[in-house]
Amino acid sequence: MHATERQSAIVATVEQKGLAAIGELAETLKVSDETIRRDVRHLAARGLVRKVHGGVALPDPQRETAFGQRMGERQAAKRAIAQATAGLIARGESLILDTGTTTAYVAQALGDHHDLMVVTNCTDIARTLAAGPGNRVYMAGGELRADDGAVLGHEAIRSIGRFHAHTAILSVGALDHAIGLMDYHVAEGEFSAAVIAHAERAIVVADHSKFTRRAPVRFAAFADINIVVTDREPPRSAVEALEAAGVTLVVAN
Amino acid sequence: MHATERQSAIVATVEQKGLAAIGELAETLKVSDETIRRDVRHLAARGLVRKVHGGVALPDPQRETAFGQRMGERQAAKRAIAQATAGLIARGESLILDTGTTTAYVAQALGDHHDLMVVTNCTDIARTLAAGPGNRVYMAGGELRADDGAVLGHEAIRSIGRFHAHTAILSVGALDHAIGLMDYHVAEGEFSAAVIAHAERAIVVADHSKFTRRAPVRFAAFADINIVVTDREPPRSAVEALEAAGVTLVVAN
DNA sequence: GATCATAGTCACATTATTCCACATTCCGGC
DNA sequence: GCCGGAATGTGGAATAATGTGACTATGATC
Repeated sequence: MHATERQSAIVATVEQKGLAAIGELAETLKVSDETIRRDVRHLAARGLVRKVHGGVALPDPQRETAFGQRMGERQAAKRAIAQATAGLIARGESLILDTGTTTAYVAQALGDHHDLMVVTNCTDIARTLAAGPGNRVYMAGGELRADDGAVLGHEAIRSIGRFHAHTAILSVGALDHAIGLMDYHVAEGEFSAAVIAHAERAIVVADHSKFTRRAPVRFAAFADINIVVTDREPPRSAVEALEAAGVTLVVAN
Repeated sequence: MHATERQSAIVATVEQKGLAAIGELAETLKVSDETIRRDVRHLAARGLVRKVHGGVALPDPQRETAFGQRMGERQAAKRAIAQATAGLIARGESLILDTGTTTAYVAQALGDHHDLMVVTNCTDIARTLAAGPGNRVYMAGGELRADDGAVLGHEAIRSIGRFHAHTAILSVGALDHAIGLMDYHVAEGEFSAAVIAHAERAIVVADHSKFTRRAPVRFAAFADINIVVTDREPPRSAVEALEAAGVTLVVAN
């Protein structure tokens, strides 16, 4: 039995039963759980099935994006970070929020705040915050990325150039004590850098996994930002580098 | 039974009975009360159910925005109009789509089209069309209106000024044989006028009720547009005025 | 407004599931 | 047969789900 056959079998099983457990599939197809998981990862990437904890389900009719999936990962950590970050924001403050799953949680956590002036490049964040009483939300213009509904590129950067906010809140792809702040795409990095440049203070929200990753695009140094909010004590090297750069570290319980 | 199945079961029970007690669900599904509560918390966060003391109820329909309500009105008519309008659009065409409930349906109906170049000021429409394969979507920048997620104002108009599309598709507040095209807000009208100015041809989508209404802001004459798509034969006076202005009238079955 | 029973939340321990890095095996091409 | 790359298995770490008990909040009743 080849990999492709097996994957077809998985899809067939899921289509027939609606939901199949990893262990069940592994037993039926006589391979390890991990192999099934790998198959499922491939199939999910193509939108043929949907991964759920403990098994595989039919894909969502309104195909879930990679962004939607990332929203579900490390939820507890992101929520804690978002709460702590919201606590740093005063009523009536002006904000720039960058795209990202963690910043999307921050937007939700800001639901209790009033009279905010918000600039963002993410349609979801914009919709979330526009609902708040007294809030004014500006959406950056430009080309929309399908995945996460984010506007990026030259036009978006020019859009935020017209603002100067109290606080910038941004997600990052990775943080490293020697390298600084990194993103996965050039356009993201450029936008992030612009966000930092147009605010009095920059808050970076990053769950602890970001401290042990690398991403290809470096867009800022630790010294360019003011606060990092994370969910767990970062590696010593990172803590020291942040301290040396004068960055306040907030660890949300 | 996995978490996802159980959550579906909870939703199904609530939908069937309208209200379900935590203890009941726990017993039926053979898990602890706390697990049910956690499931309910997740479901409530997604708006699928509503938490009440002692149980779970159907989600609150009141939280629906005015826009959401309007989306539900005259659905059949809007869908028919949207289908007919989508039929007028060729693959690879460039479009400008204005905010509106009917245009939101048009965006959905355009789901089968590929390689479109779309400019819009509505976050929902942008998200819908960005998912289409090969589509490029530009979002107009500017201040966001909470109600319908639309960007309006000077900045939005300037944003679309950079484009010249094949086709503009717009909703209107009202149409009258003597007055022309009307909207309810000045900002909407200004934007609509700009949309018409930046496309080769303008398609107005309007269900039949728009022909018997008035709205305070006149933003264009019949002669400025090219096609009107509606769901029922309009009043004779309107038909004659449209014909006189050289506008093609399309009545969707 | 005080009291009480019930419902809900939180923190912790436990278990199940998933992810990741590495070792091993399989398979096609030479 | 040998090699290289892909696929698979393995074990440990990380993450997620669940149950339990202590504690807090809610709402009915008096």
